[in-house]
Amino acid sequence: MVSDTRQRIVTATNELFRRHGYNGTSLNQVSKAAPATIGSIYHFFPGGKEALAVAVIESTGSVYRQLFELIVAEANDPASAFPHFFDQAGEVLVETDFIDPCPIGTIAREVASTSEPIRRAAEAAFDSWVEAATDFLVRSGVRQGDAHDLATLFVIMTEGAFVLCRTKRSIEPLHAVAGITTALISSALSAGSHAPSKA
Amino acid sequence: MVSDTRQRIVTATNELFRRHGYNGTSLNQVSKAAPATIGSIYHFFPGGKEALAVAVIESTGSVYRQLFELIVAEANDPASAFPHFFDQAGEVLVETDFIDPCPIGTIAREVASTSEPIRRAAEAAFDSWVEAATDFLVRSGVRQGDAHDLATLFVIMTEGAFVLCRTKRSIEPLHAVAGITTALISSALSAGSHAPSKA
DNA sequence: CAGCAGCTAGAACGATCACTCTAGCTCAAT
DNA sequence: ATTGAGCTAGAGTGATCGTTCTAGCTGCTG
Repeated sequence: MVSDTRQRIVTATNELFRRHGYNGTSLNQVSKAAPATIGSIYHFFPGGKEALAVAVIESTGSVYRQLFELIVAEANDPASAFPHFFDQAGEVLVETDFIDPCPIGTIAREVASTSEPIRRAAEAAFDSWVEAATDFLVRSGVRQGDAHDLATLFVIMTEGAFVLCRTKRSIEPLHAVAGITTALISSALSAGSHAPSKA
Repeated sequence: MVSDTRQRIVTATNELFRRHGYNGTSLNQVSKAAPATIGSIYHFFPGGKEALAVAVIESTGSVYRQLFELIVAEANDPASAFPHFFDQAGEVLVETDFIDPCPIGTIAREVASTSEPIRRAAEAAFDSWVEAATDFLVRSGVRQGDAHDLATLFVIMTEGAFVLCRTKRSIEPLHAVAGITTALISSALSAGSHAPSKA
């Protein structure tokens, strides 16, 4: 049986990053929260804090991409898929008392100037989300060029809304985004030439 | 004659925050960059690092609001005002080698869970931007309700685009946002000046 | 049982953190 | 020339940082 210590470390670090960011989280805190000793942390992440952050970003990037696919698959029609995603994010925000839902954006802004490995991991995560959203939009009948811009906008809106929601301790910004997104997708769909296909 | 030491401290801290965030910036660094001694920093900001951050946020919030008004006033027509703003932001990004253009979003996400004074200062800055953008949209003929949502979206897009641009070291996300914004404002304008027809 | 990875334990390291404190400098008002 | 507020100077505080290190524990393999 594989030890679950590594996973406990990643999970604990993820939550601490979401509360306090990268520089605001110490390995001591991680050790207590996991729980795991400092030795264990360095056993699984010989690259130290930076390597741990990369692992957290990769893990979160992949989980969020799967979550997006899941939520989108449940949506009744393409135009409501994104608002559906934003609504779910809003619920998480309220349930967690406005802890940041996504550690990636915060970490990226903190250390993009100082850690290339972390910056690249964050870039890969964002790219994978844009790709997932683009695929979905194209499948739904949006033109390829429009789809990529809309998908980029979707990731931007998500990260931007998290900044405002967390700052205002309110999910109102998420609602503003959801409302406009519906109209945006509908209009892109009617401009598209393909027939929408069920996801 | 008023000493300019306080202003030097705020300016230096602003830039350091934009590079390394709140927790990634030490008062020692500020002291060297300003330049000013630790004693001077605590003389002007008896509340320490937290009070300094509040001052930086208030200063940046006000400067950005003025910059927005300025750029918008120069625009030929309402629909091009926001894209114009995004373009200018992109230029700054490139000129500064993708240092974060805005310290507020980063700091807010880092410490929203730990410092109420900082969180509130960031909230006030964002609110003032939403207000400025709402006023502009209403003046341009957008309906009040739509204007507030669009203005919120504008701030969200700005912060979200900064996250992606900084992470990808590219201004392409800003371009995606600019393109879509033009269509969005045009459509809101025609809905405002003509009969309220909405899908 | 013996042996040996894989993993845990936690003390110790130098560096640096935010912050405090006392002393002294500068310079306009008197 | 003297005062005194405003400001600067910088050493010193205890705490905590990321990281390293050695020793010992655990449980599979022979």
